[in-house]
Amino acid sequence: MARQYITTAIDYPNAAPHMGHVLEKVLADVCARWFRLRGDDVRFQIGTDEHGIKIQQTADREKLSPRELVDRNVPMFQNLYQKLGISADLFIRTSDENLHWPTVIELWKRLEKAGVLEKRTYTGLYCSGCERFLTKKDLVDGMCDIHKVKPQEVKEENWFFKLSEETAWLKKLLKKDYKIIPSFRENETMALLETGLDDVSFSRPKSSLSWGIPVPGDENQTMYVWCDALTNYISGLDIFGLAKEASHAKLTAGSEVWWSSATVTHVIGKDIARFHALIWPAMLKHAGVRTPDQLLIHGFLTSEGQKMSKSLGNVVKPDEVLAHFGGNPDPLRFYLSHEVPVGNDGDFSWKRIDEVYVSKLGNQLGNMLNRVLVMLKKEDTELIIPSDTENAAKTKKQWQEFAETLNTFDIHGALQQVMTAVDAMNRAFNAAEPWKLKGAEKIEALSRFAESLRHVSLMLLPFIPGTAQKISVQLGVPYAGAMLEKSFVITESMKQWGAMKDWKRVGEPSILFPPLEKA
RNA sequence: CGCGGGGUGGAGCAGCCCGGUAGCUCGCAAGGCUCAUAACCUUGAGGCCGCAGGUUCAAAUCCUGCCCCCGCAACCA
Repeated sequence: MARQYITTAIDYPNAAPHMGHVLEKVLADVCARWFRLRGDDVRFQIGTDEHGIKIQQTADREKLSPRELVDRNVPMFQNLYQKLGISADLFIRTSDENLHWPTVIELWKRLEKAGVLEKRTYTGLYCSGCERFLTKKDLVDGMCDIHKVKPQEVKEENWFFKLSEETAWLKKLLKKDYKIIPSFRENETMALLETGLDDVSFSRPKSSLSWGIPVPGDENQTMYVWCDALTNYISGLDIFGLAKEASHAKLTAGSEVWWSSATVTHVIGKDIARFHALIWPAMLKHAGVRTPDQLLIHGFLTSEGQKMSKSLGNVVKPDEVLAHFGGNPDPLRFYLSHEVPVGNDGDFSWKRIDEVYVSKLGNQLGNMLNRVLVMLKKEDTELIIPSDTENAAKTKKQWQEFAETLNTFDIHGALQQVMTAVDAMNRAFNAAEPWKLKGAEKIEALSRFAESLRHVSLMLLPFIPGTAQKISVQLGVPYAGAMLEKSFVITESMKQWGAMKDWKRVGEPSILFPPLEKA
């Protein structure tokens, strides 16, 4: 059995979660669910990146300690993802000193021992208003554009990771053993490698960054984001076996196999692609740990066609979207899966999500189910699904295409395939005119549509699990009750036309997607 | 000459690599059906495929030049 370890980026909890966070989690969740459904053994991890100057500053502003701030904010992420049905096995927090820290410290020690860390004096332009170093692009006429002051030249000690020496090795790795999806991102990364890499700063003096993991053996330095945050992918598995007693409840025994002998997929946004493509594997190499297998890179979400920004006031809060649909996460999950091709940027629009809800979910899918079930219910009799070579072949082909599409992470394409099938069903229903038929002929005709819907329901399971299960429950399919369990696998017989011999009767029809209240 | 993405009926997109009746979803109009969530089905209106040249029997598709838009990335290392 294939073993899959799938992770998302860990979120920075200095403010409430937004739609960008949701896009990524839904994408990863669809993948994780599909892996499970096709029979793979799956471990899925999400979490939060809680250290850094930004958290420190935000906490100061709100008169809290950094610890208090993250303890207040992190549950917003956890609750949201629970409401969205994100099926993660572990939510890791980088402030977790029992589970996360020991692995990070061990990794640092290994890097130092390998001779790839070096302490240097860094000279930069520091703006006391921003409380950070500025880069050239932050400057306007040599001044901080925000505070209109000339930044001071400040020298500080930093540990550096010698990434510049890894260019050749990384080129080889990316060509062969580390796949980047979509491929145009790979081209971008290769182009970046052509220009050569700089060494990266791995630590800050404690005086400027105190909220973080101390550098082992150099207590006046605090680790900077890379060694701390990226490491979550392996600390959540405790691959070195160092986790402190208190964290053992979060781990399953022998978790390290999820790294050592699994297909490792990191789902991330395009902003952090280069760090995952370059720094992360280079770190692992020098720590003597195998490198991950693939990077799945998604784009960003705009809001109503414009960049999401606080100043434009168009930031969409995921909780508002959930509330808009009465707490049902599936319209949002469907929207993100159906409207945003993986890898591309997408747009969130209230008008559009309402359209998709009404037209696709309500009128096409929900109504199709209802028209079949209501008629069958009136007949109040057992289903007759005749063996039918034409439908059997068609269904087989559909499953093949669906699996192929999803296996290449084209979740948008796969969902569209399912919806195209639903579309065809509506047409076929009109053509068959079952309301004009009588007796066994009528039951047979309707049973065919019920059987088609059973397949549709299975295919929808990765995308809109709750709805998919409800469809199967209404259809009265025997396995419906188990569909949301992580151990549920779509078996060969489930994929076969008419193979559910113990499925006799349909259940009670009810409206899946009620019309929206007029605002 | 920074880099990247893009400009196709009212909206959102596919087609472009491998030239040959311009397609999909939503919206709109008319008709049909009546099993169903006023849903569903059929048909139709609507486009000089950003602009200007070039290659070709033939260009949304290939070549050249130009114009315009959007990002440089999630609240801010």
